[in-house]
Amino acid sequence: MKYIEKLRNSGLRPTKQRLQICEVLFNSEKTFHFTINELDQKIKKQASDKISLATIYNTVHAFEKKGYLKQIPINSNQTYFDTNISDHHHFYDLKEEKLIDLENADVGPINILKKINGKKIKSVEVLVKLED
Amino acid sequence: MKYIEKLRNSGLRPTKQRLQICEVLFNSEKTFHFTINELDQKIKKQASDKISLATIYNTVHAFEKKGYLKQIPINSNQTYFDTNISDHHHFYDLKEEKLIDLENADVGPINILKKINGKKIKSVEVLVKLED
DNA sequence: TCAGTAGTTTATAATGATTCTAAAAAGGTG
DNA sequence: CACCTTTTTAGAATCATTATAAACTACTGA
Ligand SMILES: [Mn+2]
Ligand SMILES: [Mn+2]
Ligand SMILES: [Zn+2]
Ligand SMILES: [Zn+2]
Repeated sequence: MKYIEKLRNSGLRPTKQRLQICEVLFNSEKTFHFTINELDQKIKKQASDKISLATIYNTVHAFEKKGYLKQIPINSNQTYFDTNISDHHHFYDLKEEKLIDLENADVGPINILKKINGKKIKSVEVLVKLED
Repeated sequence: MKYIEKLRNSGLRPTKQRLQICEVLFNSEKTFHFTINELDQKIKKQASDKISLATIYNTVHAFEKKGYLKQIPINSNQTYFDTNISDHHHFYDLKEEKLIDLENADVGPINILKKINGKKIKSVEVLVKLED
């Protein structure tokens, strides 16, 4: 199974529950943005077994730590994750409360001129808020 | 008093509590970033009277709505606000969990090439995560 | 193979930021 | 001062997230 490696790399044993979470996260053609709650709903529909919220949280956090998922910096009462782990940015539609991918090419190159002593840049993320 | 106008513009009457919140927020030489909890602590030290959390939340949200404060998009369990309402960006030091201002000039001009039908750009915010 | 061990799942409780409530207090107006 | 509206506040409610601990499962090595 193709997900076993992802799980092992993340320090997780390939259990039935985790493999089903992987199916929902990584089996779709397109990448997508989600909250834990939305993922839970999706799993309820697609997976054969019930999976506890605790397992979903744990698995998502392990993948995020390993870099198989990205957390999107945004102000919301829920944390947003992204299965698109490429270097990219986001529109946030304030009315619809929806995220839209902005590929790196859609944003010019970003050159951070200021340097902080002893620190290096881990990521540069742009959030573009949209209104009507 | 110089804060009365800010309060009236935000649709709020200038009460004793709100004026004290203004003192803490807008009387300092430098702008700063804060969570509601940090603001509460600061008020406890600087203000003569005790101010309830509900009042602090209400006042901060009214100022944010009016544009006298900015909310910073970041993943944290608490919401971060900024008294610097100029168009600017942020470093986020992952280890220290501290925000640092990045002036617009410190980031090259950002040109968003993708357009979304019927939507216009309200803001463009860059978050640069720092590690050691 | 299989018992032993370490890792996992789960229901449930705990936590903590934020929002809500409703009653008391203060502001504004004439 | 009366009257009415807005505000403050303590405390409760909400809700996303994390912690707990007991039952369950995967792996290992004899
Ligand atoms: Mn996390
Ligand atoms: Mn808010
Ligand atoms: Zn994305
Ligand atoms: Zn700032």
